[in-house]
Amino acid sequence: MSGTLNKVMLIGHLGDEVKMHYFEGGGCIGRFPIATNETYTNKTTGERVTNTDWHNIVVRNKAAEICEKYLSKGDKVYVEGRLKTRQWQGEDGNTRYSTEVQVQDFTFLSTKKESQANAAQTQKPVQPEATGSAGVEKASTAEQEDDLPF
Amino acid sequence: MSGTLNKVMLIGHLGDEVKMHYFEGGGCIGRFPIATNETYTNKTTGERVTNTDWHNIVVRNKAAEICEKYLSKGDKVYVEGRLKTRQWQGEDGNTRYSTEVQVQDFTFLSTKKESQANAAQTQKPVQPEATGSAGVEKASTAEQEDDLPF
Amino acid sequence: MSGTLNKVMLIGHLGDEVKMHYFEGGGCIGRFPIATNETYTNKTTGERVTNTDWHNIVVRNKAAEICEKYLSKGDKVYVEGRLKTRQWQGEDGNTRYSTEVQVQDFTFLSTKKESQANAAQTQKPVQPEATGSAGVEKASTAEQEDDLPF
Amino acid sequence: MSGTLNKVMLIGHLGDEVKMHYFEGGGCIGRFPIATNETYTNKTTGERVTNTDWHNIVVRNKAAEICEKYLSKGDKVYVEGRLKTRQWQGEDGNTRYSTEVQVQDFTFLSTKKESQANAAQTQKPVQPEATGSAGVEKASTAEQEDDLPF
DNA sequence: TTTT
DNA sequence: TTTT
Repeated sequence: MSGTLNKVMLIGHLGDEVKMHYFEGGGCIGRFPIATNETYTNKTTGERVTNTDWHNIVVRNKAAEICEKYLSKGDKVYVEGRLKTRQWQGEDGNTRYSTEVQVQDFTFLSTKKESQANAAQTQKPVQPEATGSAGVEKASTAEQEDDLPF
Repeated sequence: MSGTLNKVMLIGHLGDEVKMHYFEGGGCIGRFPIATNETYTNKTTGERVTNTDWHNIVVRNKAAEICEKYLSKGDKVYVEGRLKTRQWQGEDGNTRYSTEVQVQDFTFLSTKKESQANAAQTQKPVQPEATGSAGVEKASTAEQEDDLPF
Repeated sequence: MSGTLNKVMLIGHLGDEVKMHYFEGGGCIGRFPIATNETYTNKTTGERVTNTDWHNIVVRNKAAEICEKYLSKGDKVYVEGRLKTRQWQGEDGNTRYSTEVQVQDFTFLSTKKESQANAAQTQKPVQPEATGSAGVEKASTAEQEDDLPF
Repeated sequence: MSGTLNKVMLIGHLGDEVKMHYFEGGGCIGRFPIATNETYTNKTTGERVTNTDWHNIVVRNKAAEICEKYLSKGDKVYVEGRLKTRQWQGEDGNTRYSTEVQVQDFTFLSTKKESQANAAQTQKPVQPEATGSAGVEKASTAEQEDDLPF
């Protein structure tokens, strides 16, 4: 089987603390939500719109314990893993689905404390403008790829 | 907002045909399910286990039309996009969730016809052993996947 | 230290056979080149241009042996790994650099034999038009994200 | 052509300022180096080893100008793009190669100023231990990385 | 040096 | 509901 790929990569902020569950055999899992944002300009109204997407993150065993120890609500983290949709029978007899990201790798990027320390010291809001740039690039790259001499 | 990343990358087979929906404004979307497989060895029983994960793929506009034209049930495709969980009110008043992959990029990898042509001509089953190889590198993770009750 | 990410993901064709090197301690590595293509339309001339990029792939130990056994020149493969630039002293005293992709995961996608079997049977050239689509999508997605009712 | 994928994703720190080059036609590119780290435990000696990998990043046009405006030496950034190896004739007549990451997307993660503000306020060194965690999941690979002579 |  |  296989010849397939199932990969998710997220950078986002924790929407809540890591919730741990311990199993009898000694294993454990940690769960926490991560928020990612997408921002775009509504073409009709010209206004800037931001959507937040929430992702259910699941970590196991040692990795879970490390996450619980070092991650808190508001922290920014990189998470890499596999998409998995669990299903179960609802009380009304219908099938319910819940999609999770089962973590295979992660890296802590910055704590909420850091961000606040910075916000208190900095005057310019770097992020808002900065990340709008990515979309800009996507368009311009394709168009000009052939006429730049390097 | 932002400073975030929301990326999904899948290689898998279509479980069904591309279903198109056309909107009044001229836009359209196509939807299709993709299956990815993970294989591991149950540490206790020693048996080889395969799980299939299903993903809801959503493509828009021109890309949707190209997918409809060239992709069929059984074909293998690479898909890259964004994770998005829609929610709505169920008839019982509870919130329901559905997670989709909104496609930003894709590449056709092979048609079912190709695979069958090959299967008819080849004697050795290349994939089964071959893709076990990837697991070699990530053995530790895979081995523990079966004894956690969730 | 860390809090960093170094990831490369390639789908391409082998430009040559896997070359193995065995070490005294029992370890081994395999090396092979992979070609990826990018296609775009020259805005000024309107002509379709294709560039090929070559990547030096390095695999270790068991994974290397599996690659040697199952991969041949012309086969298509998915490769995931880490970017690494080695440097050494050239004969003229200058520093030379060589960048490699050190494989962490991979999946065989199709053999050259398959492609040929297919080419012999099929009449329509699926890929050329199909993959041009990806770029199309990148533009259209951003522009219309707000006015589609779903 | 195509049916291929060429993708690089990096999170790292700028090793220098963004260097801009302007072209006659009005286009421009920015270049800067990014450092990523990998850490593993030498299995024989038991000591913790850290390697730094340097990557040549290339950004174009508007994106380049935004990078120049907001990124400084030491800042942490996420960069996504394409691997490209340029080649040229060396003075000795030999072919030289230089591999770059041509940016398609990016996100600013944190400024050096932030990190320092945080370092001044925090007592516990979160990152060093925290990112060791990721290795937990991929231990088998990392452990063997040091005893292969290449 | 690959592939379509 | 796919594929090997």
